Amino acid sequence: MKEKIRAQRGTKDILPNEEYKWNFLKKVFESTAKSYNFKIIKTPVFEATELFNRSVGETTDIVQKEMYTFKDKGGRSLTLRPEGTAGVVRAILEHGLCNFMLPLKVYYLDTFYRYEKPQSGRYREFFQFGCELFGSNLSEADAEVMHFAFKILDELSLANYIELKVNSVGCSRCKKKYFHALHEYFELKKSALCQMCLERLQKNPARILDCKSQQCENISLNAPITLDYLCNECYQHFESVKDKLKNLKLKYTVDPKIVRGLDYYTRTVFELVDNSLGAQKTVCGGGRYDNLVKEMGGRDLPALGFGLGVNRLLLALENHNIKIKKDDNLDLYIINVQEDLRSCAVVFCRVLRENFISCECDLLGRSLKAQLKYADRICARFVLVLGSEELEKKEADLKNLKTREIKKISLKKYEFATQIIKILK
RNA sequence: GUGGGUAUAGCUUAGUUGGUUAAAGCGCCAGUUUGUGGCACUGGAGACCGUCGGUUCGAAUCCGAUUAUCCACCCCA
Repeated sequence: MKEKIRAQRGTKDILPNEEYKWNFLKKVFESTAKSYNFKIIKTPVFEATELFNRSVGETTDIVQKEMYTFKDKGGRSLTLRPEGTAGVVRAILEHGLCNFMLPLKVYYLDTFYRYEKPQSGRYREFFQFGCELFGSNLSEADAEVMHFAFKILDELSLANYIELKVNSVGCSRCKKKYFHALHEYFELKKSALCQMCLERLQKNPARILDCKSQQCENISLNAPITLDYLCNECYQHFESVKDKLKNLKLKYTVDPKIVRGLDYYTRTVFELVDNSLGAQKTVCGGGRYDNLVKEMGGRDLPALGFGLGVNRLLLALENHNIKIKKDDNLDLYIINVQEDLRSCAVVFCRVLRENFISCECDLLGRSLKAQLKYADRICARFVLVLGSEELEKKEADLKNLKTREIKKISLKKYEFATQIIKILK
C-alpha cells in the first residue's frame, strides 16, 4: 500500500459537514461590512517579498522568521502574505484609489501564512477577516473601526465574553521618545530581568511589558507608559478617541501594555480579547498606521484597520457553547421504486433544479427502503415516490418526512413543478 | 526555534506483568418474506496498532530515532 499524503503541518481541511459554519460567518461579515459601507478587496496570495519587509518591518518576528518566502521560476523573491494590510496598501496605491473618493473603506476575508509552530488558535494557514479605512485622521474613524470589529462579535453573541482594550503609541516622534525611555528604564533594572527579557531589551523593550514572570511583571509596574510620552496632538487625539467610544456606548479599558508587534502602527492601537481562549486569546487586533501609505510611496494619507482571526472566532464560539444554526436541508428526494425508473427520477430532478429546488435522486442503485432511509439521514424535507403505478396514473405521493403527511402530486408536465414549488414554499 | 503530553478502524476509546485470529460503541453498508424512513434485531465491510530501527523464541505493549498532533514559551489573528 502506498503511503498516504497528509495535510501539511498547521493546515486544516474544511469539510462539507462544516460548510454551514463558514456560510454563516461569511454572511455576518458581509452584512456587517455592508452596514458600515465597507467594500470587498481581493489581493493575491503572494506578493513581492520586499513589500512585507518594508511595511511590516525588517526587525519583526514575522519578517525575520515566519514568512513563506520562495523564488519563482523567473527568479523573483515572492512571499505568501503573512498579514493583510501590506497587500491592500500596495493595491490601492497601484490603482490610484487614494486619489479617488475618500474615505476609502475596504474589507477582506482571506487566508494568511506564517511559518510558526502550531498550537491552539494558531495555524500556518489561517483565515482572517480584516478591514482598512483610508483618508481620515478624525477620531470618529478610530471609533467606527473599533465599533465595526465589536459589532461582528456582537452579531455572533460573543459580545459578553469580549474585552476591548485600547492604547495609543503616538506618532513616530512619540514612539521614538517612548522607546528610548523604556530602554533606559529597563537598562537600570537589567540585573533583575529574566533571560528572555534581556534579549527583548535589545530587540524590542516594549515586549518586556508582556512578560509573564512575576519578577519582570513587578518591574514593569513602574515602567514608563506610552501615554506619558505622547505629544500634545497625539494626546488630544487619544482623548478624543475615548470620547467617541463613549459616544457609541462601546465599553473599553485603557491598557498601556498594548503595543502591537507590527512596526507600522501609530497612535491608536486596540485588541479584542476573549479570556476563555488560553494563550492565543486575541481575537482581533488593529490600529492606526498614518505613515504607512507615504512610506510605501504614496502621499501622506492617514489610515487604520484591524485583523480578526476567524479560526479563533470559531474556537471562541465553541468555548462558549454558541451553536451556529445549520443550513436548510435538501428540499426533496425523489425515490425510484423500480430500477428502470431511475432515469425518470433523473428527469424530474432536472426539471426541479431549473426552478432552483434542491433535490436528489438515487445514484447508488438502492432499494426503496434504503432510499427512504437515506432521505431521512440527510434530513430531506420531502420525498416523492416514483413507481410504475404512479407513472400510469400520472400521480405520485409527496411525503413530508417530518409530519408523515402524504399529498398526491400530478406528474403532468406543466402541473408537476408548480405544484411542488407551492408546497415547498 | 525551546519545553512537556499523545499516537490503535471514518470518529471516540479498550487492550491487564510483552504470548499467537487486535476489542467495543458510534458511524457506514446490507437484510428482517420482496412498494414507504426514524426504533429494534441479525449480519457485513473497514486497522499491516503513525513510520523506521533495536531488544526478544515472540512487540500494539519495552528501548531509540523520526514524523504528526495537542499544550505552553516565543510571537501574533
